[in-house]
Amino acid sequence: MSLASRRPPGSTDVARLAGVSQKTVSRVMNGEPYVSEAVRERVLAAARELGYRRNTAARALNLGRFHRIGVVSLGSALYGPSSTLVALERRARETGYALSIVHTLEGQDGSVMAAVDSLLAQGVDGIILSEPIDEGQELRIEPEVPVLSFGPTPGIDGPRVVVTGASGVDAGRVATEHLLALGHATVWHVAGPSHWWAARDRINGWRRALDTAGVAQPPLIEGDWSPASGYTAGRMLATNPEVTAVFVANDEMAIGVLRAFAEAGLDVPGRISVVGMDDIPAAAYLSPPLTTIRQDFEAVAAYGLKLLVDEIESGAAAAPHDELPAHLVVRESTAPPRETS
Amino acid sequence: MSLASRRPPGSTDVARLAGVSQKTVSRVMNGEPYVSEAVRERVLAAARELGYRRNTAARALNLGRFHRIGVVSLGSALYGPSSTLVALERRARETGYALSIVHTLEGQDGSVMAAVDSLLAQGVDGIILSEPIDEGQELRIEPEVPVLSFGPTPGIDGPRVVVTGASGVDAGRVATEHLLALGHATVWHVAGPSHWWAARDRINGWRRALDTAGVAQPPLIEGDWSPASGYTAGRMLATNPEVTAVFVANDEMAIGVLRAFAEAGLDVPGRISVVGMDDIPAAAYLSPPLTTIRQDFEAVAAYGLKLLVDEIESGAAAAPHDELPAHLVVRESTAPPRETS
DNA sequence: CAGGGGGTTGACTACGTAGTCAGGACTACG
DNA sequence: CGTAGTCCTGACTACGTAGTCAACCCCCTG
Repeated sequence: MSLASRRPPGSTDVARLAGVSQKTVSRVMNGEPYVSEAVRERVLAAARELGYRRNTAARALNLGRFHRIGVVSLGSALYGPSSTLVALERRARETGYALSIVHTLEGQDGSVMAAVDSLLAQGVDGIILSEPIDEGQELRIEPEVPVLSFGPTPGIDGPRVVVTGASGVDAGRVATEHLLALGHATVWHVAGPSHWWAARDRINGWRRALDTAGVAQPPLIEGDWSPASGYTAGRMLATNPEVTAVFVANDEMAIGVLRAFAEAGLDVPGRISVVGMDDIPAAAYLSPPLTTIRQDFEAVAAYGLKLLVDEIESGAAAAPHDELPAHLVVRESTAPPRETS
Repeated sequence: MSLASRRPPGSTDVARLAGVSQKTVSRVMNGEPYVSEAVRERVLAAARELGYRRNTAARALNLGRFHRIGVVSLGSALYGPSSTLVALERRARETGYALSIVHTLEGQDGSVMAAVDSLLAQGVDGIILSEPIDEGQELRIEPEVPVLSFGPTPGIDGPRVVVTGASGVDAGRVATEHLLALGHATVWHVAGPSHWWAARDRINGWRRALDTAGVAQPPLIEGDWSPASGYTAGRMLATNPEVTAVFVANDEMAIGVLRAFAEAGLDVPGRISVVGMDDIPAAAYLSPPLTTIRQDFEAVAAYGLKLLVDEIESGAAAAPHDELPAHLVVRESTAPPRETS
């Protein structure tokens, strides 16, 4: 009974069993009107008996739509990208779309392009660049489907591009303002890789807040999102007695920074204040618990996905992007500067 | 020129332009033999000119294969699951398969079942349960495709199930033995949720090592993989002066445990040794840097994916599973117990 | 009773690809 | 020169679904 039929049942099989036409089965499965209740139930019973499922391939072929969205995500397991992916998938499923995922090989030129191409080859109705980076000339796509990018992402400004700049500027500003408000003379910044738009956004927010306060801009320190790079940055900062406040572009790097400060014997927040970003689950359990910026991944995903799906389904130009708010979570890693004696 | 053709070009269009039959285009695109070099190049040129891509839907319909694997992953952004996903995707793409992802809603009964169903509805040739959990009676699937589960996962023992128990037993054993070898009287364990097979594996490894050493088994403490649950467990352990060594089932919980010990004024490793698991990037930058167990996600993914693809493509029963080795990374969170005075 | 209109159903077909099979060109060999 | 064997090519068709269009039933209205 197990290895009976090679092929899975089709609507024709269901139709035969229910004594109706294949088209009627199609109507029932799609919830179309103009099917009598009796027939509907007979068809559903037959479908259940045979274990029938609509064949997506045939459906896609006929409709010219895959009901599938491709996501280009990052080839490493950072908290932000992972959370975004989870949120995107939840929303996509609710909206009736399946999610295909491909990862970029960080640092490998043209890997975003390769990833997009892989998605187009699979067949998707839209593409999301979850962690857009600027690969420069490498990225020049003429996508035949709408593309949603969480960042400006030049090079894809084809006819049907959706862009939203949701993650970063506001966060950088809020973090910096928090530290300035505590009385720090200025705020240093350990940034993400500069070809990442998320990193650039945060840098911009940081700069904007410093400018607004009329405060000097310390040199930028660039990491690669990893705790190791945060540690390196922290070692450097630890040698400079003028540093009293640091905004780190993600919590993972902040862990490295905290470690470097601990090794250098610099008390946080007594001697230096640190603000992270992302509010990873571990942030509250670091030593000291980390003040950080929390992003609402669910909201960003929901907003972005809605734009993309609208564009897919209506072909309408997407609405302009909102700046989604960042939320400051104050813990114990920030404090006013020590009195200058 | 941008909004010209509604439909993307098909092999027929390429054929017309190249002056050959549609079938010949198909042959060229599939790299079949028996096509003259001249024709091949003419076809490829035409395809390039039109921006032709094979239509996956039509292909899948014809072949009865989707060339797609579905992955059921965890609805939260933990390091282990994320790393597994990345590794799986890389291997899948190399093997010519696309990856669909769905997330479970942790703690919601039947969500694995729902996830699997969602994948079957999308159309996949195989399914991977990346983080198998035991939902008890909830999970009873008669999958029409091979299923690969990184754990025993009863309830799907349909005809074509592939199982590998790659992650955990060995790790639990190695961690425990390391602590015993340092001279600790026994080792406590902060486990993952007991319905997770990964958690059970680690528990088994821990128990086995204790039994082998002929050492008493302390009561099991169960967390939920989160730093918060680790913190709770740590607070409890901190009250017991007999505790000198703890094996924590993942690094995230270990962060919470370390925090609890720090708050309680218990020196690690002076007073208590802690071993984590996963070797998250932050592990080396905690205070103190965490001794942990590293799993080779790439190897596990490659091995599992190979089994699954073999099964998909040949229908052959899969080979028995290996126990993939766990690698101990010794840092500063473990030391011999303090001399009992 | 004729005509009309809505509810319900089915026959036919397109969608783009690759498998099957037949046939033409050309070479090698007896 | 005939025949067999390669190499190359194309016509035809199936795959499972849903759109189009026509037809039928039944009840209501004039």
